[in-house]
Amino acid sequence: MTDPTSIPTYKPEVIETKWQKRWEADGLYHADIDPDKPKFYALTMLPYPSGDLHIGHWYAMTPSDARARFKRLQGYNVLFPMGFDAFGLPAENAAIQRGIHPKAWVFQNIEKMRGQLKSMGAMFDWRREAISAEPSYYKWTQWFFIKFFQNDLAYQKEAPVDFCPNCNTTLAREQVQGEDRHCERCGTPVIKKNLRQWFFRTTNYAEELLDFSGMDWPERVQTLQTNWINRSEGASVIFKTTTGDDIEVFTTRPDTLWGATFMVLAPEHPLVPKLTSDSQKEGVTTYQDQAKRMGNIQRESAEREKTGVFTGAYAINPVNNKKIPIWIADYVMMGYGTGAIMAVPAHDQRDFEFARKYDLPIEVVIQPPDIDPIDPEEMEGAVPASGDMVNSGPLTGTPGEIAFEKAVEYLEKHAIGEATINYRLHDWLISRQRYWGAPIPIVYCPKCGAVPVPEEELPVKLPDDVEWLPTGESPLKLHPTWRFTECPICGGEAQRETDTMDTFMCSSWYHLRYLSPYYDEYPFDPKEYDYWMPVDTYTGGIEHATMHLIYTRFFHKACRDLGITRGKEPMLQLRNQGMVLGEDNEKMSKSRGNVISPDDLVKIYGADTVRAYLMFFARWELGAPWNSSGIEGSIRWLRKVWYTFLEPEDTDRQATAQAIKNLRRKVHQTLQSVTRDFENFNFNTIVSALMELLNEMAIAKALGIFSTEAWREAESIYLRMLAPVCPHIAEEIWAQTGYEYSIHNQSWPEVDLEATREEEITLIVQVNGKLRDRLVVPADIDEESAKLAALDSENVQNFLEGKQPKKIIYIPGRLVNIVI
RNA sequence: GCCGAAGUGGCGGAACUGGCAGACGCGCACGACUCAAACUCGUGUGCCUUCGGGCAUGUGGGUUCGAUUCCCACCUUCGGCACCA
Repeated sequence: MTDPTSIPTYKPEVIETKWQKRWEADGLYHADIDPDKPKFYALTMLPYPSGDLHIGHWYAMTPSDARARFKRLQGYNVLFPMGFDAFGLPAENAAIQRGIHPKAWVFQNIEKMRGQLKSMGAMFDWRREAISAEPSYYKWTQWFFIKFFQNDLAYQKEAPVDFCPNCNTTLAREQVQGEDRHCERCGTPVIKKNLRQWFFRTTNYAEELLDFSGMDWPERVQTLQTNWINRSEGASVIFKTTTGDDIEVFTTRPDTLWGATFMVLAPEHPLVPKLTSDSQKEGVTTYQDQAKRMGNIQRESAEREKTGVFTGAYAINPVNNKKIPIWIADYVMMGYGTGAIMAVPAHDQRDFEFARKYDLPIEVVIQPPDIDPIDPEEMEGAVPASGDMVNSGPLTGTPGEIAFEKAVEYLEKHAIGEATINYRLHDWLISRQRYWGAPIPIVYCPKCGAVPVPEEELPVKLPDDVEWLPTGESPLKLHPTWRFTECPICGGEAQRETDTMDTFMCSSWYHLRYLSPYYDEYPFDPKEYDYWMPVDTYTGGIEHATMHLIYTRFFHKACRDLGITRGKEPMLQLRNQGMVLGEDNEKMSKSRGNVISPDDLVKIYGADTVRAYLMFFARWELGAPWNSSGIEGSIRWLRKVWYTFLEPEDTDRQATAQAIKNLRRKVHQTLQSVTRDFENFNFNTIVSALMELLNEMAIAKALGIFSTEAWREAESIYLRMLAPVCPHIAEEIWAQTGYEYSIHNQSWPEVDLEATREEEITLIVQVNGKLRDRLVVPADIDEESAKLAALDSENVQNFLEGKQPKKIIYIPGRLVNIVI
């Protein structure tokens, strides 16, 4: 077979275009409700229309497509939709750079990317495409906002919020990342601004979001979300100031309350101006200004020496009525708990450092059993361990194990505090001071307040004629006429809200819009919802673990409570792919010049080869660096597939019964493992199993097996296993070998268990656990014969050196281990 | 500091329930084909070896007849969180 020219060569560019056209013309991948079939909703994260389909998109989507196709062959009615997350900052920023309108830019990108996506040969049902920036889509994004508003899940408040000075907009807490607290999009460190903004009550669902029961989500994502929500059990306690104000604190150590010798408020705490005495005013204001200027970078570093200022005010420790000073310090954060703490220097390291520096009293109230009696004068650090309560009034002597609950009991009995659970999760800030987003559908009326736009007036359309360059002010505010309107209630003059919504709002429900993108009476057609939801498999990047994947769960649960959606979770199973790095093992980027373009690869190799290689070259969930010569292996494999199935055999030999049996065994064994691997997202071993089987088939073909029934069976099974991975070549060979169109409408082959059975096995013979011989024996060999055969082995005899075996271990079908 | 994941040939990786470590592919070497090269095909390819074998899955222990797999401790890399009260 040195010159396989008897048939036309494999030309992917020809057959791929041909079949893509045919499939589209036939509506092969249309997914419609079919009550007679089990449904399968396979969802993969929708791309941002940034202009070009990246190899990362292919890496994420190809295996998702292959698995959706596998499910389809298994007999499921599979929905595998695609769309574009088209609102938001990146589109707007790119448009600014190019001086072109965001809308024009985004829609021209969508046009291009749709074509690129089609070149993958994926089974997307394009009739269900949804684009979040279309009025028919964001109408319903606005509708959800109004539902949330009407049910107290959306509210406005003035608060210090994170603001990106480069993107010129506020950000949700989740969009601020890293030690330096930078913007998720542009990397600029954020600043705090006091602004009146819209929030969703995600914290209402904090507890429920911690519950992953019944969900097949990666441990990793569960951990990331759990850490992000950061639940801690403790107590809230009210401290009264000597002037009668209440200061609420949260503590995880109510058992140390008797040791609270001072209080610390965050510099931004709203009570600070009121509490500060005249003599301390100057120092306090200076400190506040300094804290503000310093920003979060240095402020949130634990290594920094603690600083603070006395306010001049005092509070009363409610458990022992001691008068304790109130300080402000930047180690207390306004964004966590209540922004105020009771300081217990003996048992908290931060409080200890602070107390030592400013010479504040230290009271020991916990004595851990395994530590010498603690002397406050001699301490070199706080003792945070739990232990028996001491110097704690009526609770003195309470053992460490029950100290927490006894202390809470005491607080509740005396009405000075109660058990509380605190979360780090914040309510979701959804206001954005940018142009390219869905307008928040609220009207401000001087008489009626914040009034939602009536449903029949939705969508509140985003005007095109806006000066959309970001200034920190909402661009819609600068439009000459857009914001002026009438109050929907009283008809008086009123103004529209000019902020737009966070794009994560759009992507929180896109899986619902796919169900019926043209439906105009509701966000989705309830019939479609009843059939398709929930999403069975969701695939996408891990980077959304604490953003999109929390928001969409919240969204679903909130909608469920409003009677819009049903069930505990929107997505039952989640899998995350890893990242394709450049050949230099670095993240791909234009500046590094290590970007791999899928378009170029398709031109050279064809889509099937790119698909196969992306599934083969790494463990999907881990990713790996790209390897340009590695992909050659995939094209070689497909060429070999081509010739092996299409070229007539070149031998006069007649296949023996044994050869036929061997072929069938390998085919059905491979089918077994490929089926299992598809189920488990082990895509790399699917391809390697297919390569291995092909190698065996090529050998079998030389033995004259080509015209047998066994070959015909092998061919049919092989092509159906290949079809999800390489849909074009599989369809082409399927047609050329005389099967009925389309391979993608066939059913997944059944394993013939009888055929998989081995007749002979290689018996491993060990002496003291070390391999000494391999014996080919009948598969059904009994224990006695296996042991005898092992002892009989010449090699074994050499190692026995005439000694008597102490013990002989026999593992049926596998090995004999002789212990001497 | 806390939480999580991963460490296997020159490289990507395989090993289903504790049972042949290195499947499959890349790369490399040699050979065939060719005027030549590419393609294609074939053979070989963990390390050491006195050719008997010995050593090898980050390191060190443990359990076991037997450990890449289970347990303990540690090291390295990556990711997340972090003065979280």
